[in-house]
Amino acid sequence: MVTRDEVAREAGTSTAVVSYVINNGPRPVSAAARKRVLDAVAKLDYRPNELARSLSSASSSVIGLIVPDVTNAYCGELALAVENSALARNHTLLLGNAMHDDERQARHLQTFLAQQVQGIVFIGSTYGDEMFRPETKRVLQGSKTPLVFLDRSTTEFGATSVLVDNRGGAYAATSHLLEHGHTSIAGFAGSSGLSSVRERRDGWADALIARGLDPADQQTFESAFDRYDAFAVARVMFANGNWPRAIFSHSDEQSIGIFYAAAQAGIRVPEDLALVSFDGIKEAAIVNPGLTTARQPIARVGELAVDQLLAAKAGTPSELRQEMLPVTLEIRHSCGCH
Amino acid sequence: MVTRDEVAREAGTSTAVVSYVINNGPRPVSAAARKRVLDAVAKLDYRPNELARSLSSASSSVIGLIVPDVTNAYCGELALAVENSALARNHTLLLGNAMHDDERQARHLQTFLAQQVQGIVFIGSTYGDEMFRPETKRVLQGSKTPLVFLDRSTTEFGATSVLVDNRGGAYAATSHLLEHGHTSIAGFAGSSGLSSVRERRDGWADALIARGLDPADQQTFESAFDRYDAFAVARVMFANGNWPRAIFSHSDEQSIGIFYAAAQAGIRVPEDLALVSFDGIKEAAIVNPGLTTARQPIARVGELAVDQLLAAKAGTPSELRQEMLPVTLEIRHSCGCH
DNA sequence: TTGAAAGCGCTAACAA
DNA sequence: TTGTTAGCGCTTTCAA
Repeated sequence: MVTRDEVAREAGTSTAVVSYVINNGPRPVSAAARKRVLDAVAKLDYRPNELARSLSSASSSVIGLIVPDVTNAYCGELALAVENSALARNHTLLLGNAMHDDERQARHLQTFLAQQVQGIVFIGSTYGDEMFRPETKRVLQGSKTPLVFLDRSTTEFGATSVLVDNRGGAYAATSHLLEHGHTSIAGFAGSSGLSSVRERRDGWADALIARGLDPADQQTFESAFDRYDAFAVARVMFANGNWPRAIFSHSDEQSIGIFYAAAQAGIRVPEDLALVSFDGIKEAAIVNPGLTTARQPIARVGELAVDQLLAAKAGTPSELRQEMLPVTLEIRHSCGCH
Repeated sequence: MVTRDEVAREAGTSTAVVSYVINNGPRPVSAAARKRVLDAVAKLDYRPNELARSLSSASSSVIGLIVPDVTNAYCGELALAVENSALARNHTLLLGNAMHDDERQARHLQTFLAQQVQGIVFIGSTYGDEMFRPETKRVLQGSKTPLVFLDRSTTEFGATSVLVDNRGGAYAATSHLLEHGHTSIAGFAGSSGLSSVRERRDGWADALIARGLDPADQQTFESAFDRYDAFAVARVMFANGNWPRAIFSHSDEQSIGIFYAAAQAGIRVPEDLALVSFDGIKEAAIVNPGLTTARQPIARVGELAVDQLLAAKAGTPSELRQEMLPVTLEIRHSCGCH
C-alpha cells in the first residue's frame, strides 16, 4: 500500500505539502510543487486511506442510512435517491435494514456511530408512538452526530426532517375518487404510530368532510407499509361480502398487495373496485391497471436529506430544515379514469 | 467523546489492559482488572472508535456490497441476506448501486477500497462479456482485498464465488412446462454476457433436447433482469400475433413484467400463456397466479458470501470456494398446475 | 510557501 | 499479568 510518505519522498517535498495539494488546502502550494506531487501520485497510483483521513480530521465521508426494509420498493427507491445524492457530494452509504425490529435498529445506529459516520438518515422509523426505545434515545442524546428524519417531523436530538405534503396528497387522491361519484371511500392505512399515516388519514378525512361525508362511517383497514402484509389484510377484506367499492390506500406497496388479492378473488379494478394511493413508485406505471397515486418527489427527498446532513455538520443553520415538499396526483386508471 | 485513555484512568489500569479486555486478547487479564475496566466502560458509556481500531489493526468490520440496483426485488432480497449474515458476524455493509453503469461501479469500488473495507461482495456484475473495464481491473489487481462474486464463476483477482445450479434449475423448470404437454417453449432471457444467463439458457436447451425438441426452433427474447425492461419487451412480444404459449423466463422479476404486459394485453396466465421462471423471490408467492419458479437458496447465498469473505481475509484456504448451491422447483399455478 | 512535528484513538510488540 | 510505547496514515498547527 502506497502511503503519503512515499509520495512525499517521490515528489521531493514534505508530507504536509502532499496533504495541501490533495485536500486543496488549507495552505497554498506553488504550482511547481503541486505538479511534482500530482505526478508522484499518478506514478505511484496513490490512494489516500480514508480511515486515516477521517480519524485525523474528525470528519467522515460516510453517511449512515437506516431503512425499515430495502426489499420494499418505496424504501429501495428512496435509498437509491439518497445514494445518488450522496455520490454527487462524494459520500458513501452505510446501509442498515431495521426490519421493524427496534433492537436491530438500535444496533445499526450504534455501529454507525462507532464508525464515526458524518450523519444518519432515518426512513420511516417508528416503534409504537415513540420513535425510539429509551435506551436508543440515550445514545442519540449523547451524540453530536447530525440526524435527518425522512417523512417524520421532529426536532428531537437536534434533528432535521424532510417532509412531504401527506395531508394534501391524501386529500387530492381521495377527492379524485369522490369526483368519480363514489359516496364512500374506505381507508386502507399504514401502521398507526407513524406521523405520515396520521397525516394521510387526516387528508382522507378532510376530503370526505368537504363532501359532507362522515369519515367515521367509512370502512377502514390497516396493514404495514408493504405488499405482503397488505395482501394478507386485503384477502380477509375481500372474503367479507361487504368489501368496499373505492379505497384510498396509504401507499403504492399496499395497493399492489390489494391488486394481488383482488385478482385472486376475481375482483376487477377499477370496474368493481376503484383505488388510489400514495408514493408514486416506478411500478405504479406498469401495474395493471395503472395506479392513480399521489406522487412524492422521491429524488428531491433524497437530495434534501443529504444536503441537510452536510449543512448540519458544517454548522450551517440551514433554512432547509423542515421544508415541506409538494405531492402531485398522478392520474392513471385504477381510479376509473379513461 | 470518551476515549480509551479516560477508561484506563477511571479503571486505574494502563490503556493496554483496556484494549486486552475489549478485544478479549491478545494478552490475558486478571479477573479483577477486567471487572474494573468493564465497570469503567459502563460508567463512562465508552464506545470504541471503530475508525481508530481499523487503522491500527489494519482490519475492518465493514464489508462493501455492490449490486446492480437495490430497487430490484431479487437484489434487495440478496442484499438483505448479506446484511443478515454480516450482522451475525458483527460486520456492517457499505452499499453501492452500480445502476448498470460501469463508471459508477468503478467509483463505488474505489471508494470501498479507500475505506479499507474487509472485502467486497459483487452481485451480478458484468459489462459486456467482461466483468470489469480495464481500468477497474487494474485497481483490483493491485489490491489484496478479498472479493466474492455472487452467481458468477471466476477466480480472477483471487476471488471466490457463490454459485447456484443455474443449469439444473432451468432444466427442471423447462421440463415441468414440457410435462404439461407444451411442444414449444420460448426462452425469455436475461442480458447476454452474464454467466448465469448462459447457464440458464443451457438448462432450457438441455430440457428441450431431452424431449427431442430443437432449441433453435424456439422463440427467444431478451431483457435486463428487471420487471420494467421485461415489461417493455413483453409488450412488443404480445403485440405480435404470434406470441408464445409457454415461456421459461430467466428471473421472477422478468416474469412479473411479463405478467403486467399480459394483463394489459388481455392475455390470461396460465390459460393462454404458461410461465415458469427462476429465483424464488417472495413476491412469486403472492402474484396472481402464483409463480412456478426454480428457487435459489437466497439466505444461504448471503451467508456463504460473508463466510468466504472472512475466510479469505483470515487466510483460511476455505473449502467453501466455488461451492454450487442447489435450486428447487417451487410449483404454483403460472405453469398450469391445479 | 514550506517543513517539522504533534496529535487523532487505538493495537500490540516488547519489556517488566 | 501489566505497563510503556511505537506506530497505523493522515491533518494541521506552528515556526521558518
